[in-house]
Amino acid sequence: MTLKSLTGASMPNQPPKRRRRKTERPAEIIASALDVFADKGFAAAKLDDIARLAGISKGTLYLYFETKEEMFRAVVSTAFAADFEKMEAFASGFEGPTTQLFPIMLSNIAALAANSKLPAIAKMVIAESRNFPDLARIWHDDIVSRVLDTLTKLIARGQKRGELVAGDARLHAFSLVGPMVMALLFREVFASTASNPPDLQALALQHSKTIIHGLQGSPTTGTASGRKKT
Amino acid sequence: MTLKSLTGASMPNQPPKRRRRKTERPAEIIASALDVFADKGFAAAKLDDIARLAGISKGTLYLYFETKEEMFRAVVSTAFAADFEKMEAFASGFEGPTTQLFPIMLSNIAALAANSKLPAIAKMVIAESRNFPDLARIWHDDIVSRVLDTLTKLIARGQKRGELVAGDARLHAFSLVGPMVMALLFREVFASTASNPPDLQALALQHSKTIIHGLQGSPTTGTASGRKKT
Amino acid sequence: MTLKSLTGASMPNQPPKRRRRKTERPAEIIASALDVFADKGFAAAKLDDIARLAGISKGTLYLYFETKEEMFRAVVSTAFAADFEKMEAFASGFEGPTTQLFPIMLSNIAALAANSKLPAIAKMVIAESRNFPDLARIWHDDIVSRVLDTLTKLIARGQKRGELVAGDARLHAFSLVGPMVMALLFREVFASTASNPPDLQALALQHSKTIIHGLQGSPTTGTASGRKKT
Amino acid sequence: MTLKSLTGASMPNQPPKRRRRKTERPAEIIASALDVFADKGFAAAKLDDIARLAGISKGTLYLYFETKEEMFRAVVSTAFAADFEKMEAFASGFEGPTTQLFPIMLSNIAALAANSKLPAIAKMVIAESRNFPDLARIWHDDIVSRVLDTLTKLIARGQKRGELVAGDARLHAFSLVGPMVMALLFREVFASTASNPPDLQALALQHSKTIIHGLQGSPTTGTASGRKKT
DNA sequence: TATGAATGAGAATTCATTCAT
DNA sequence: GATGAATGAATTCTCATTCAT
Repeated sequence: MTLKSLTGASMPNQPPKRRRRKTERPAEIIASALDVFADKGFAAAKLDDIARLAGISKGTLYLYFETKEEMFRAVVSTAFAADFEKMEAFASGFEGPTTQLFPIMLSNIAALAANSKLPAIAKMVIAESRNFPDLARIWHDDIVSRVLDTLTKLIARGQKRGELVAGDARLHAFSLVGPMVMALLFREVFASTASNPPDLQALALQHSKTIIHGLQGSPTTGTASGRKKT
Repeated sequence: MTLKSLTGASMPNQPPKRRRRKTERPAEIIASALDVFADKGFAAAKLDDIARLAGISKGTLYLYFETKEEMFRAVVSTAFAADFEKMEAFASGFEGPTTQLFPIMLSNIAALAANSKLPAIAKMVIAESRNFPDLARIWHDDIVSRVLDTLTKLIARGQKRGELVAGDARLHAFSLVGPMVMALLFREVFASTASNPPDLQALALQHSKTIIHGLQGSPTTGTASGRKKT
Repeated sequence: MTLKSLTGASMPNQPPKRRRRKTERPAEIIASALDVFADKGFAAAKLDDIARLAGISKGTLYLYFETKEEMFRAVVSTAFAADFEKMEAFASGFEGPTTQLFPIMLSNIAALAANSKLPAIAKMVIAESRNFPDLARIWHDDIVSRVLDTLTKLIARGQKRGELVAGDARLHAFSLVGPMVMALLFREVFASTASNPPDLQALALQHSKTIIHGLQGSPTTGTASGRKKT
Repeated sequence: MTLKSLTGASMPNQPPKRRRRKTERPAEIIASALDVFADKGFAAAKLDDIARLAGISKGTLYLYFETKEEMFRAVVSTAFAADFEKMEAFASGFEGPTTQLFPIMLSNIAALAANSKLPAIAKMVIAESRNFPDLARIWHDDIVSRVLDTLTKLIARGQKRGELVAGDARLHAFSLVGPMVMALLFREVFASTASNPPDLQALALQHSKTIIHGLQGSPTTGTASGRKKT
């Protein structure tokens, strides 16, 4: 009521109080919830805040979600699956030299992280993995595992082709994306603390070069497989 | 207070039963708190549980800590500063070829992560960085920044010596530890989800090799500095 | 809404589906409400359930009733007044020996209880008498008092005629219907608990015999009035 | 806070705010809860009211009872089992003529009903039997069934001895207590409505006489068994 | 010091009621 | 008339914190 008078007083043409938006509402709620959850974490997020941000009443939330947990699930599982599916499809279809994909993939991830709430959601999944095991599974299966598997296959293919050195392909995948993941979390966590957050695109470029070099082995020998790995 | 006088004054020779070591209490509480916080996160952790785990009553907690937040602060800031200080000292004193340090540092971190609650605390800091900015700062200054700075200096020294390729030394540091950080979080978050968690020591070894190779530049030219980096 | 226009506009000759008879609605609602109230009690009854059972929307309820309380009132006060009025009229017009009426009355009540929601409503009135004093009054005046008064007059007439022993006629009326009331509530309350609910018709018959005997006094003396009652 | 000042202002020596009464508290809470539940019914009873009546805070309730339901259970199952057990024991041990027991039993019930919350609890059990099936069972097994069984055995014994007429002994038991039950509920439900509530002791006496007479059969034949019952 | 009973502010959830369509 | 999305007051339950013992 105070809210109404406040917004009402300053902008007479405000949208009507009771709009019917059955179709749009869930997405709007999820968007607001994402903001609040990302900012406060699951437990510290108040439904009051989510509702206010969505411009609706607290009760309305319950027309669309059974519980706060369901909202959290919706937020986490809704997001990004599509983006990473695209990335996977692109990588799978790529036929050129394996190492060409490295900077592309890293740059994509960097771009996605910069332009979305990806790091915020990652943070939440990390935080609540114990309390929401099913979300950990979803995030693992839909996002993390998908990226790791894609890269692992890519690297294995490169090894077969003789483009890349031997070694555990999955660990190589960690070598490839790990710095990106760390940087992305660093920026998220220490945003207000660190004076010098790493530049994601610069990291994508430089690390690609480094890792390509590291994984190609000695050019003098002509083949990556010419080296002996444990 | 009555208790103290009783046990102290009137029954001098009995073994101290109630009066546990005042000095050890805080550490015991912190240890219990660490377990509970690590398991549930800050908000979901109940002081009841912490007290029970510490074998004391809830009220007693407040003899040693002002608030739940203080306990959380103590938990986070107490831990690991010493370990990483040691690591830093060791690295600073090291005079041999830079790359020799890489596997040692990574192995150390891997060992520390495996034998301590390091990943659990990292998880908590990630989760609560927004709600506890000062903890983010502490963790940043005492742990993350310290490691990154140490590595950055190390790499810069290697670059000066011509052992390592050019490039932003700090980003190189991300290249070096990022995979370790990612793996460590992966294991923590997907412990019960993933069937194939990465082996930390194996990763330390393999990634060291890769990154050493990647940072040493082209062997054909004979020197790392022979390459031009942006 | 789309449905309405579709069925209304494009298919003119179909039988009216949506547009139910305005006149019958209240009765339909009351019937549904009775079911739900009887099952859950006033507070635990949800308007959602009543609406669903009535095949209408929640909002439509409010076209016919101001509040949930009004619906409850309608349910309770609508029911059974007619039945008991009939019973009263019948008893008042009966001119034969008083005791002949006893089994008839009890059987009627038993039949009514078995074939209607009478016990359920009684239960609700009992439950909500404090919260709905006016309903208690209505139920008292329309049902309970009416039955008791009828029986009391009947018994008093029998006493005057010398057919029945002396005594407080109203208490005799309790003696007459009490077992029926108790049995009816027993069945309602312990339906799912008791393995042996009393048979209402059997009780009507047996109790009639017993009470007739008890109220006729000693047959040897020839008259009931031959005995002295306090 | 207002409460404190109110009570504090008028009576300076009021009991200290935070008293420790671990042993007494449950009984105190149950007593208060009984009052509130009896007055409002389960759903309309507010924990606030119960707490206030018990002179404690809302939170304290939860130190002793898990949920509102548990409190309700405690209230219902705590009460009266002892009283009826005594009654049962007395009846079982009685060796004199069966009919002598009738007025005693009824008077006892009347006295119990008049001096306790028995009718109020009965009302609640009736009201919530659907929502709390286990309470219905407890009340049935501990109270209702116990009384009915006792009376049924008593009557059956009387029939064997030739003191009482034949017939279904259990239905006879309904004949015996039914009027008492009805009167007790009548008083409870129509307390503020009816101008002439039945006098319980008078009913106990008069109905005893009537039913003794009714169950002894025709004095002319000399024996109860001289009559034929269906 | 230590206890644990007591507190009470706070949050999620429910649901009768309203109202734009 | 009919709908059902939206509302928000009301209520249960939680738990960090306090304090008498």
